Formats: sequence, C-alpha cells, structure tokens
Amino acid sequence: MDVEKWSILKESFYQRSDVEQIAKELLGKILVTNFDGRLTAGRITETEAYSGRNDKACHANNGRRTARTEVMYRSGGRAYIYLCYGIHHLFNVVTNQHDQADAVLIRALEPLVGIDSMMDRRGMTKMGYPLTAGPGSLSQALGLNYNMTGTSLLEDKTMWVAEDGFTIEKEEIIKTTRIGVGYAGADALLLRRYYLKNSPWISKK
DNA sequence: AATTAGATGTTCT
DNA sequence: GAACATCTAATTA
Repeated sequence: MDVEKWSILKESFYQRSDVEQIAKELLGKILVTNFDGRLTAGRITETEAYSGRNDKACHANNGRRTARTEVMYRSGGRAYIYLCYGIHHLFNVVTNQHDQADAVLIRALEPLVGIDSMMDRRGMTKMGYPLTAGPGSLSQALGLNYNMTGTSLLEDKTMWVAEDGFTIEKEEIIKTTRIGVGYAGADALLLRRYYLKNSPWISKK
C-alpha cells in the first residue's frame, strides 16, 4: 500500500447535490484515520445514502433541526458521527451545499493499512470479516468516536477519504434497501444501499 | 443454521 | 420514558 500516492477527496466531490451518486462513487474509495500516530485505512465496500428531503429514514428529514443533526446542514466534507443503540458510533460523510442536509453512511470496508491497530481496538486476536464489516465495527476499528462529529474531511490530519485510481465497474454494484430503517415507513423501501457484489467485506450475511 | 435477547446511553417526546 | 441507521453470544431446532 503506497499511502503517499493516494489523493484526498476535495470539496467538489462532497458538495454535489446527488447524494445517491456520491454514495455510489464512494465505493472503492479509501477511508483513512490517523489518531495518535496510528494510521489506519480501508477500502469502502458498502454505503447508504440519506437525503434531507423526502426521506423519513434521515435524521434531518424535511428540515428537522436538533443539536445532533446540525452538522448535516453544514456544507459537504465533514463527518457526522453519532451514537447508535448506546454502543455503536456510526460514521457518515456530510454532502451537498450548506442547508441541504444529506449524508452517506459508511457501512463496511476492506482493511488495507494498520490492521494490527484495528484488531487491537476491536479486541480481536484472530483476523476475520467482523473486523470492519458493519458500521459499528468499522468505526471502532478506525478509532472513530461520536465526539469527533463535525470534523473536517478536507485536511489529511485525523480523518479523510482518498482515492488511489482503483475503479469499480457498474456491474459490480448491488443497489438495494437500507438496513434497520423500518421506522421510516414507505421510505424504508427506497433503494439507497450500495455494496460491491464480489466483496466478502459487507455487513449482511 | 437460524433466531432471539441482552447490552448500553444519547436523543428527543 | 421510548426509540434508536447495531453487534455478539447464547439458545433453539
């Protein structure tokens, strides 16, 4: 892995208005974190798109503003990390322009760099898919915590997304329903989850 | 192999 | 006080 050759994604990537397109394009990109001297990175294999408009599954649906969702209204290129079920820290990328509350949840990735650190953080002694397959798992492996919500992804300091020229064919992308959003009624049926067909590093069985 | 249940704590009603 | 963008271990079959 030649970390030096990766290039960080810029504002122009995040601040577009089509969150479904961005979620799709994030597949194959690399999520990198660097906390207290431990560099960890993984290739994104599964994402979900959440839109601030007409999507009941989104925390910021139709202008819903709370202390928690405020980050989603900021301009694209920041992290939205929140605590789920009191245990898991779920990592999202905020997209779109200021006041357009869209985000992409990163659900799974294939570990590339710092696997020993990831296993250490997860308390695992044996390598296996549970390391980073699933939104709560990958956040723990990369050391992401909900108190880091709002952090900019536009500087390569603590957390960012990079690309290395790896490409994904259209046929490799499965598009289906999102996980755990039954409370959203009809919007639970929207096809806004994307994952790589041939990757074992995905959240479902 | 498949399903269930417990853990855990912030957020919002 | 209920709900919650989950994970794991234990239980059932």
